[in-house]
Amino acid sequence: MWISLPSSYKDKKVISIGIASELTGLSERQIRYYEERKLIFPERSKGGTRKYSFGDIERLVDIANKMEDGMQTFEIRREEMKKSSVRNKMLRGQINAAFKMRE
Amino acid sequence: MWISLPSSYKDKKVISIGIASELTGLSERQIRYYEERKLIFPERSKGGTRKYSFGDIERLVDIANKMEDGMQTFEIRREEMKKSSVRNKMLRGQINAAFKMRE
DNA sequence: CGTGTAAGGAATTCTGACACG
DNA sequence: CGTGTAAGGAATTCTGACACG
Repeated sequence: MWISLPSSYKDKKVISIGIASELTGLSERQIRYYEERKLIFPERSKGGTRKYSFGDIERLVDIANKMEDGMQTFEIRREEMKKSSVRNKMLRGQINAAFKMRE
Repeated sequence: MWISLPSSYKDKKVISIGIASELTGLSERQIRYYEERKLIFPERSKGGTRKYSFGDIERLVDIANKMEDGMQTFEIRREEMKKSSVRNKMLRGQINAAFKMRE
């Protein structure tokens, strides 16, 4: 199975926290807290304001659902780390495969 | 030929003017002026701040190119109106076709 | 633990105007 | 015509803290 790296609009960090709040239904307080708990990683402007991508918005909605299900932040983080771990392994596999093809 | 109505990320108005300025390389002054000249149509937050979509960003870049080519704002607007006129005709055509199919 | 809130300050954006050309 | 800028004000966002539970 092949894994691709996403790009373009979905991953451009251009959304302020106020808009993110409207889009997700979460309070700004909640969104900042999830960042504190390492569940979300916005970029910052020079002035320090947070900037989110549509991908981040999707992740926030996902987080909101899991919180509703009674999951705690550390559990959600653990789950995400597992996923990215698997993803990294697959990417390494692809890179190795690419190198082999060059031989 | 079939025309489709776009949707999702590309058309959600979520980008503030500061980010729009960074993304396009245009000054905020320029972006506001093009709105005054009816070339771009951002939404507004309750408080009155402008919100642009990625589609708007593309349009701004397009406008910037045409301005560089020496085109004037009213010419660009005229050009856009022609395009949307053609598009509307085609959409009406589709709607008519759909109605005929139901008969 | 997760979230609300008041507090004070800083960054961002807004409008109308004057300037230049 | 198209754009820069200084001006004053309003909207937005930031952080650290206290509160509740």
